[in-house]
Amino acid sequence: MPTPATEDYLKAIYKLLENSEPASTNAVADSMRVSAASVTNMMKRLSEMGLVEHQPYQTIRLTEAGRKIALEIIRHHRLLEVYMAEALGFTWDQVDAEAERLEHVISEEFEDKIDAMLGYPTTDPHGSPIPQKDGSIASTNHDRLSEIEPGNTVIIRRVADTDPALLRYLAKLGLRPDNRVDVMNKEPFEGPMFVKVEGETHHVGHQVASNVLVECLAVENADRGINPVKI
Amino acid sequence: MPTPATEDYLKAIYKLLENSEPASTNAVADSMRVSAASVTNMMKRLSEMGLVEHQPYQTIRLTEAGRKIALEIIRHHRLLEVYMAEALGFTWDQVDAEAERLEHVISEEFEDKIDAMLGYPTTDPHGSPIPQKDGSIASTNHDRLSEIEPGNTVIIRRVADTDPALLRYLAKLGLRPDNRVDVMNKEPFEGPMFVKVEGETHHVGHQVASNVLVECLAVENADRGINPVKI
DNA sequence: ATATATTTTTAGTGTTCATTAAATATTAAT
DNA sequence: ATTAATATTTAATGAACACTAAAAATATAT
Repeated sequence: MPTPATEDYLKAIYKLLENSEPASTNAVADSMRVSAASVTNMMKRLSEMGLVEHQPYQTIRLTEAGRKIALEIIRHHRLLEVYMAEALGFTWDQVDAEAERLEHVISEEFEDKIDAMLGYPTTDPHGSPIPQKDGSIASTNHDRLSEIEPGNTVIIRRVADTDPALLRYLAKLGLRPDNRVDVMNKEPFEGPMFVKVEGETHHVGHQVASNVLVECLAVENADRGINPVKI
Repeated sequence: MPTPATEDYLKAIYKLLENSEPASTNAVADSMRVSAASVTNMMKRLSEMGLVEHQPYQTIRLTEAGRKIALEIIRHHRLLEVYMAEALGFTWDQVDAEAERLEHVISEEFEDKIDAMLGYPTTDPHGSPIPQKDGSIASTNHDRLSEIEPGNTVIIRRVADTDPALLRYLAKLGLRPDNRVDVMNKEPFEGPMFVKVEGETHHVGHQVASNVLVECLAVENADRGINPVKI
């Protein structure tokens, strides 16, 4: 059975690759907040275990076995998030940190029970798809709110950050999955956006808006959707 | 923050001491299924951390700080057991193994939420008392069913084993907390007992009966209660 | 294309937690 | 009281994971 550290590395690699970023030693090190040397070390071990493929100085790839473990852990994580939010009354900014630890220790039975109890959910509280038991996962292909041109109306599908402070801020503005947003205005050079949500208007910075993933309702400007992101 | 290994050692020591058994190196090693040398090693470290007191060849004692950690973990464990049984539909033979892993990773918030959701329970599914947040724990002083003389009627208060097979067997016989048992007969030399539970009569071996802790209802024989056990 | 900057790997170390084998202390027995 | 049995500790070692510093490979820039 894989250790928590093993699972965390595989998960980090999976997330980079899924996001179409190369899983370089450095990228993994940054996302896991460990040194690059630690990553090289670990890749040697994971490679011997048949969980990754790694030629020095090249991007890391997951084997089928490695991908399976990564998805299993992400499934645990996201199911736990839904469970804690729905059944235990956690707020959406609290669930990530808690799931980060629980994901490594719950049994198959635990997973199955909360899955059934929740009615087999397909997304977590932030809109991220929950991998299925068979290893399949819904592919999401959303636009960043920051890239939407004024005049468009979008539905928020997902929030791509786990920082509790940011999540609380987004919740306060009403920027959560399934909510409708009218893009009123957008300053150039990564300037702030002017948006309308739940009847209220807000100015949000580029950094914030880029973490809000949306689906366009009415296309009124051919410019939008240039950089669809897959996360 | 203590590691899971640290917590497991403190818990094992606490359980031995609470059971009035000396926490010798060997006893701890046996209960944790590690070598005696590992225990000596760990005691040196825990001693430096101020969690235990240990003079070579003497019984290990917990410091206040050590006891606090042990009780916190036991509280996690037992609350989780109740939660999994009540809220997730786990059977009482499954909850121990699962709680064994979860107890080390849940946060204070998680603990508080399930505690409130359960209505602040005082015992786990096996009848073991749940330590309170202030570090207090109800002292239990029950008799073993195996020591009860024929003619007595008792109430089961607690089951002192975590073996799933044994627990399933006990459940099948109706030997669970709060049930009434009439002791009909008892063979000498640790022979089997003849008991009546839920209208049915059963023969149970000494080994099994010694793990069932009871409280006497009507005292009809002065011989009973010679060896009250504190677990 | 050579110098420079960046990325990655190697080498050497440290901590935690386990092991086995050997040495030593304690307890029990004749 | 010495021997034998038992319990405990010491010593040496190993695996998993982390680190820093130095070396080596790759990419970038002029």
